[in-house]
Amino acid sequence: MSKPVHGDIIADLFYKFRMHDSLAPAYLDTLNESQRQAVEAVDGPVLVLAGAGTGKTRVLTTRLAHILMQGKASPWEMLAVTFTNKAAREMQDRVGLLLGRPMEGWWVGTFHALGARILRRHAEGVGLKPNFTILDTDDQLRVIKQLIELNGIDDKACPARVVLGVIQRWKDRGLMPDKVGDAAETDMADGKISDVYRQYQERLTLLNAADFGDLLLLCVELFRRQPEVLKKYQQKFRYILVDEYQDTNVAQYLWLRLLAQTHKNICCVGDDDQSIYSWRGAEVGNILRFEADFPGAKVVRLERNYRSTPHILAAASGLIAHNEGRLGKTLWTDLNEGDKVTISGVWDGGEEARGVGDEIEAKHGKGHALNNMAVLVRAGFQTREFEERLITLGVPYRVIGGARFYERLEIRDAIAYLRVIAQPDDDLAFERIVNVPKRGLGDVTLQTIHVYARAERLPLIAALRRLLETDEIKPRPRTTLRALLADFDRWRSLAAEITHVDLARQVLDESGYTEMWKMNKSPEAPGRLDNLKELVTALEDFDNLGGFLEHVSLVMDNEANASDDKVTLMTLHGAKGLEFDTIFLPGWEEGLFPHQRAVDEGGLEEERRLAYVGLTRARKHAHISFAANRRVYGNWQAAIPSRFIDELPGENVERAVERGLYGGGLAENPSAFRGGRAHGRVKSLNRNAWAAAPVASVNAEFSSGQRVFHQKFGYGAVLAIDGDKLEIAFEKAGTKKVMAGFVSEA
DNA sequence: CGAACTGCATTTTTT
DNA sequence: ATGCAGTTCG
Repeated sequence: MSKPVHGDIIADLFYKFRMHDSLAPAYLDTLNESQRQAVEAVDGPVLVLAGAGTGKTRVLTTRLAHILMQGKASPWEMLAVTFTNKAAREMQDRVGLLLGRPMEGWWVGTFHALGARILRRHAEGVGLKPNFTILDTDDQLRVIKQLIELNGIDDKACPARVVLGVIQRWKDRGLMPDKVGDAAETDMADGKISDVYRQYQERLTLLNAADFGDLLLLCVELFRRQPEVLKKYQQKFRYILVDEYQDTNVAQYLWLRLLAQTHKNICCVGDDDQSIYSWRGAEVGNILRFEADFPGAKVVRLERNYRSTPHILAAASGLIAHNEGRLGKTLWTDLNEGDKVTISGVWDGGEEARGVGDEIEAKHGKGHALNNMAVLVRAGFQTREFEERLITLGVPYRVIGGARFYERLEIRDAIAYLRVIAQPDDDLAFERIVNVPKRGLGDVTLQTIHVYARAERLPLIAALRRLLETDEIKPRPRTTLRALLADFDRWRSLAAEITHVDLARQVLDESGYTEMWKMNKSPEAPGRLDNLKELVTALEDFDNLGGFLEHVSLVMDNEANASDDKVTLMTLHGAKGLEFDTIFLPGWEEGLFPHQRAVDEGGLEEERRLAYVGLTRARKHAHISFAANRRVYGNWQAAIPSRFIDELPGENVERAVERGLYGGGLAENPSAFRGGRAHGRVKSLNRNAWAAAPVASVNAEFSSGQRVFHQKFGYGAVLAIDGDKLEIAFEKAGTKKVMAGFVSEA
């Protein structure tokens, strides 16, 4: 935690001089030394290691503006890639703010959106048509299930979800079906998964569809097959900027590396300590290897933190120092000392929620905005307990994450209608709504269509058109299907005449879909109708149906309006990139955080990074808590404090652990609370009180023969003292070794 | 076709 | 405990 002692007067004067001659633009003046380096190192590969809260976005946007102002490139020669639409939007907005006018014509967006944009222009190069459909998870699973059945694979031993997962990992790693063979982990289901992968890709081509992985994978494949196309983009993009580089997967890395080949002006910004998405294909290795991948790369470290007060920053730094294989950064701050990180141990989850709730209420009472407070949990289900408590207290809150608008059943159905209109080959959409609302079509009819379509390698609708010329389908369903196809034909031609908004309204109406929910007596039905109305309203924001469908596929936005004052509840993953004055970090128990499953899978360091992300979200106050007892899947289980608690530097934390916790457990497993003892900071706490009650140092309290009380074992007399372990003859429980911290004078 | 039953897993999530 | 998916029965 030391400040760099440069005192570089010459550099200082140099900049001042330049400022005077207005050679250095004013926007550079607001940056610190390393930020400025990152902005000014315009040419050649640059890796910016941006620690939490070090002004990353500012550097990114200033750099973009700088390149433009210097006349190094025009907007359309610049590519800026992010992971989320939110980040892309923020970049667009802030560059515009810097320039004083919106920046237009440049390529800014998510990996997937940009991949889709390139792919649509050159779809034929990989066997697709420009209007290809982008599949969602539901669609993907439907295809996989069909293939599993087709291949006679046991879906018990090898569920579709798992198969899809394997295929997706292959795609993340940039592997087309023909390259999978050498990947060793193909032994599941007799190695048939790679067959399924190949068939899956064939099926997608036939459907004129691509999944999310394809948007990058097929882009790379396109570049491989058509070098002249690649060359065009290589020459076009003089400057490339990548955000959150630590989250890139292999396919994204390949994509970037190809595009950067000509000008080699690629600037990647990221933080290896905040890499928390390996489970969805991200490779920390990409950022660790940057200097080897891009020879001559300049590395700039942003280490000055503008967000958190020193104790919080030190606690986070001390924790993350336990990880190996880091690029390494030393964050420092100029801010005033501030509060230590508090650690509270309580009896159970309910008490933890009460404690957090009380503290939120107290802070709110003292004028802290609820918007500046957040509860960050490891897993989604943990929010429930806090929600219940906040409801009881009448404290407004919002939960980030969970089901999104476009994932709701009725919205997907409605969109499926629109998809079939826009793209008649979209079998998955057609399948979804062919009998919704119920049209009296049975399995037999649908199977007939499927079998014929598969045999003729035709899309369902095309196959159906032919079948309707025959008597293959029984008269009743034949009439129904004829009418349905006629409807679609009519809607499709209507699309040329009326607005897409009116079209959607008419489709929902004439298809009987709206009617279906009006008749439905279930309690959700009215809500679903409202959602459908909302969907039609949402359509107004788009120029045409295609634009809307692209949005739905690629921009699964989940923006909560931050306008009203509410406490935020979300997962640690969801919190990345955000900051709050006060952060609550509950559930720091072994098994929950670090999560058992992550530990089993060798993901301990990533869990630690997650803890680091959590702590570094806090500007002023961070409150960690753990419970001795927690209900897991319905049954109560004893829990021990997270190892991460032991790893926090003692001088930056304030411990308040309830009396009587871990009475027996710790005697049997003394290592579990190592850190607490080492710093001798265990304090007693009144039940439900959140703040620490000052109590004299524990060790000096007891003497041999003294009568004491223990929460679990009752009254007894001290037999022997060994450091902070006591041997006590209990009146009821016999002789036990216990921790001094859990014993009080009787 | 729909209701009832059974088995099963249940971290994190964007696009 | 709980919910979801797949299966079975009326």
